[in-house]
Amino acid sequence: MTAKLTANDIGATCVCLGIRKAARQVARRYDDAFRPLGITSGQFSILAALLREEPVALGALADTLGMDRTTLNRNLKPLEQGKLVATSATKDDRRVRGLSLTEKGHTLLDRAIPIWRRAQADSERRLTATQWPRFRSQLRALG
Amino acid sequence: MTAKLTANDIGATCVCLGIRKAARQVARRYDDAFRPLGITSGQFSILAALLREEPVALGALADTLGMDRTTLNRNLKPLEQGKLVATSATKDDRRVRGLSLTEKGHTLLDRAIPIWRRAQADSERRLTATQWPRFRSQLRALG
DNA sequence: ATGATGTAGGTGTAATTACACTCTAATGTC
DNA sequence: GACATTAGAGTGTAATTACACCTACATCAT
Repeated sequence: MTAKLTANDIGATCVCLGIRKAARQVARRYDDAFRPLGITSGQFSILAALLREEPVALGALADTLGMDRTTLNRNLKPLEQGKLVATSATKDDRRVRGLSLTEKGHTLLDRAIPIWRRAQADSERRLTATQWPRFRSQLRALG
Repeated sequence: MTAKLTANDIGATCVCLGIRKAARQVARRYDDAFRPLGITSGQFSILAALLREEPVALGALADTLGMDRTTLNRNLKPLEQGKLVATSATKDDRRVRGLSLTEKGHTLLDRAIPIWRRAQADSERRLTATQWPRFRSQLRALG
């Protein structure tokens, strides 16, 4: 008899379900926006992170993206095959794999950023300007 | 020169990256909690949704979970193999696939719910009681 | 120096995600 | 009733996610 109430509570209140559900829906919208360029929202995030600092070690980039190291490794494969990202060996530590954007990667990113701005504006509109910064700090608190 | 600033902006403000990053981190914690039972956080969400209403059509369940219909179809495979979920044909419309928990599914869920409560309390603690309901409505606004 | 410990990264396996396409059954039109 | 359209579901392919396990390199202690 409490079972039915519990079931409703879980669906409505579960932090994990709530955030994953929202994440799927948001990602689908960004994926739609980037589709003409042949990249996904996740691939865009990787490329944009590389724009920030190049070259960057795989592990450091994984931390930045809050992603498992091995997940990032797999996600890099299509980007390397598409010649958007390249690996460079580092002198001081031969274990680390330095990741950088290629010329082609930079060019694609230049085309992707205006598209990102539109998708971003659309998502922010759903949150109201004043809510998003607060929401963002809450996302970080969950990390 | 604006490029570097843009790069930082994207990493810090992108709604898609922010929510997916947080979703990965939250899911990892729930996955850890459920591991002793041999299920993932995503599988728990499916089982809990079935507790709410049985039997349920695949498409309707996918909507509830904000998941693509075909994704749910794939995610059901391990649950059916583990005999936690069963399919029943419906009389009135032979296209729909009715999904229900098995006896084994109910038993597992009974053991999973106390674990969920602990993981849930942990996540809510990170958001503060007053923030989570608001955060939840923001997640829904993104859908 | 050499042996222990730790760190960066890769691979095997398995689940999660979803688009494009297909099949089948229901429904609506004539 | 025959045919077109619509709706529910499954499959091919490919990317995303991550744990367990492995290798190679670096660093530290003795």
